Amino acid sequence: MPTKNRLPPVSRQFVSHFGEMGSRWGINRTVGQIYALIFISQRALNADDIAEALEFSRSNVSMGLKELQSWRLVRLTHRPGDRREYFDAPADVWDIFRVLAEERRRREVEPTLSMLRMALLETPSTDAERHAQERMRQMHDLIDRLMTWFDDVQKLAPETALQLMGMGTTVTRVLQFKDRVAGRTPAPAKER
Amino acid sequence: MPTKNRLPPVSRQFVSHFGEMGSRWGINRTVGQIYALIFISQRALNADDIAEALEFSRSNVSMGLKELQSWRLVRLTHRPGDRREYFDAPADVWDIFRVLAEERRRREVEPTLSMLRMALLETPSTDAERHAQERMRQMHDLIDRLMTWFDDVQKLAPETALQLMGMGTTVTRVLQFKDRVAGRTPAPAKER
DNA sequence: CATTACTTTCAGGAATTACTGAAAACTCCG
DNA sequence: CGGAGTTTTCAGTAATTCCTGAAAGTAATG
Repeated sequence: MPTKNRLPPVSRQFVSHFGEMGSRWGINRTVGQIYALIFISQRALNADDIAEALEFSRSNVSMGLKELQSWRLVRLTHRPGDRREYFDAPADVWDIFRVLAEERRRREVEPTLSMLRMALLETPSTDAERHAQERMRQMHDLIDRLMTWFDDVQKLAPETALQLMGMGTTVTRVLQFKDRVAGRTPAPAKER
Repeated sequence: MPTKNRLPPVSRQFVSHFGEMGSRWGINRTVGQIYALIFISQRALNADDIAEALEFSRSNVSMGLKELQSWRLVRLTHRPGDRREYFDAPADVWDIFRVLAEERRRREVEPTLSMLRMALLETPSTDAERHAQERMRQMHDLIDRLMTWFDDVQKLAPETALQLMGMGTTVTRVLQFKDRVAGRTPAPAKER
């Protein structure tokens, strides 16, 4: 349990920054703060710890935790002899990143792709419609390509997923080599 | 005579979807719709075109366009003999993606990184603070690494930036080769 | 099966954010 | 300069979202 009420200044700053950032993403400010607090916390926290540290109402914390659980960003644990629920964040930041990416994809990317696919099935009747569809096709292809590529990268080293980037500039060097070999013109024709 | 409902159903759907999506990102609904409309439009639009098509007030459109300009997502053009301002979106969807990434980075990633760096300079006085800092360091490194890597990828083929992904699975194949060569353990020594 | 310890729900007030019309401010031209 | 055409600002209101306390729900325990 963290100290009564007073979070150290650095932590306070961190929590508050993620509150702000949260609101720039669709996530609300208190949810951002709750996650930040759990993230930097040494031990799993229960709802009262959080409510006290951040000075939110208990029910607000409850709603925030529910939201975080729905994003799979928080793990629920129990302690022997304690009926309260404790929450913590994955120890590995890459896991957090991966889960966030997956969840965002499920909630935002997939619906967008299917809306676009739907739209592309319609037969355009005017020139403007034809053009609109062409733009939608471009957007669909961009998103689809990004996603396929992202999947591929993730599959590369399944156990730790994107940790392959930990190679630092190695990937880049490999790619530069590939680039050079390919004669500086890697971009393909528009074929799909 | 109800409003001139000039937008075809498919376009209407697209615009409306991006309105919804916009609000999931920090962007407000009308701004999302305005951009969607400009994006699928064959010709550059002026503020009145937009206000009429989406049935927003003229001033709302003005504010939306201002926001979109601040994100560098629309281009302002003029027509000979017409004093009004016309707006359009880049023809290449990759450009849109690139600009969006850059702008997001400038507004969100950089401030976060500098907040984290600031926090890491403080000397921890308790164990909890030490742990919090360690977590912040992990987050800092993750973000930093993602950004460096993203930069590298972009630099690879500067003219069309990320179009290198158009190679399709080529990158992946190259990486799989690299991976195999490296003996299936590309991850760096992670102290901690 | 009553009590206790905890969590969740929810109606409504508080706070924030979005949107509008009217007015001001440009800007181009005669 | 004056004024027509256009964009921007802004104060106020509308709409939405957030947050809370009270109440209801749930589950372990004696």
